[in-house]
Amino acid sequence: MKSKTIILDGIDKKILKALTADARTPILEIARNVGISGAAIHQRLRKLEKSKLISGSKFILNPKVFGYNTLAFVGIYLEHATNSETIVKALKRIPEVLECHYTTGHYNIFIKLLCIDNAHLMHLLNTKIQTIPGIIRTESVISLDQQIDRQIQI
Amino acid sequence: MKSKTIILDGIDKKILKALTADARTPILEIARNVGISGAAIHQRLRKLEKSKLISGSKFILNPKVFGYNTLAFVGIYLEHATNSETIVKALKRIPEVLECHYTTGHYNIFIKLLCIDNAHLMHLLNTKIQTIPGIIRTESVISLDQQIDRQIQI
DNA sequence: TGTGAAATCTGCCAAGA
DNA sequence: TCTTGGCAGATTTCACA
Repeated sequence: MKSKTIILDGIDKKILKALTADARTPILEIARNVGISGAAIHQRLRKLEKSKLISGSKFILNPKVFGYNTLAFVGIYLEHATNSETIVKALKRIPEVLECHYTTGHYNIFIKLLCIDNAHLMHLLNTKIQTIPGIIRTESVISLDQQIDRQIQI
Repeated sequence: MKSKTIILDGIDKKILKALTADARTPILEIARNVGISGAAIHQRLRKLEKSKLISGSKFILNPKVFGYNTLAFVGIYLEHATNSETIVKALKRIPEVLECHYTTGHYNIFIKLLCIDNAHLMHLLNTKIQTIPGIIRTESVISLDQQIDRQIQI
C-alpha cells in the first residue's frame, strides 16, 4: 500500500458528484440517496481527502454582481534573460490576475484577467502589466461570452 | 428596492472570506469569529444568495490524482459562415473541454483543455476537435506549470 | 438587523459484525 | 467496509427587541 492507483466505485462517484455540485450537501442526504449509512459516507470522504483527490471546497462568487464583466486571456513575452519568478511575484500583487501559467509556444507566460470593463483592462495592461520590467509585449484575447465552465468529469 | 447596488459591510466580507476559503466552514464558527449570532449570519447568507452574489459552492477535485497533467489553451479559427452554437455544442460533448469562450481578436473561440499528457492532447486535437466541421485551424498554448489560481478578491 | 430559545438534523466517533 | 448508537454541535425558524 505504498503507491496506489485510486479506484473509485459507484458510491465514491456519487459522493463526489453531489459534493462537486454543491459542497454543502449534507452527508446524510447523500447517504439516503446512495443507500448506506452516514458514517460510511464519512469514512469514504476521509479516505478521499487523504488521497488528495479532493483539494478543498469553495463558494463560487458571481463576478458580474460585483461589476466585473470583462474576462481576458493575455499572452506575455519576456526578455530572454528575465527571471520569471519575479514576474509572477509582480503578477500576484495584481488582484485582477486570476490565473498565471508558464507556457510553451508563443508566450512565456499566460494569464487570465478579470476586469470591470474594457477600459479597465486597457488601463491594467498599460499601467500595471506592461510596465513590469522584463515584459516586452502582450497579446490579448477578450472573452465575449463564456459558454462552458466545469471541472474534470468523474 | 427595484435595482440595487450591493453593499457589503465588514461582516459580509468575513462571511464570504470564510466560505470562499472553505465552503463547509460551520456557520456558528463564523458567528463566533465575527461576534454576532448564528441566526444573524444565516440571515445574511440568505440575503447574499438572493442577490446572486454567491452562485454556488463546489468541492475542488485535484486533476493530477486522476492522472490529468496537461493543461492547454486552444484558440480556434472558424470558417466564416459557421454557426458557432453548433461548434460549442460539439465541444460540450468533449469532457476534456473545461472552458469555452466566444472571443474577439485572432480567434473565434477559445477553450481550456485538460488532458492526461501531451500525447492525449495531440490525439484530442487531431481526432476530436479539428474534425468538427467549421473549424479551420487551432493554435495551442500548453501550460507547463500553474502559478496562480484564484477568484476575484472581496 | 439584531438576539435567544426550541426543534430538528448533522457530523463524527467508537465498537462490533 | 459496512452498521448501529449516541452525543455534541450545527442548521433553521420564529417571536421579539
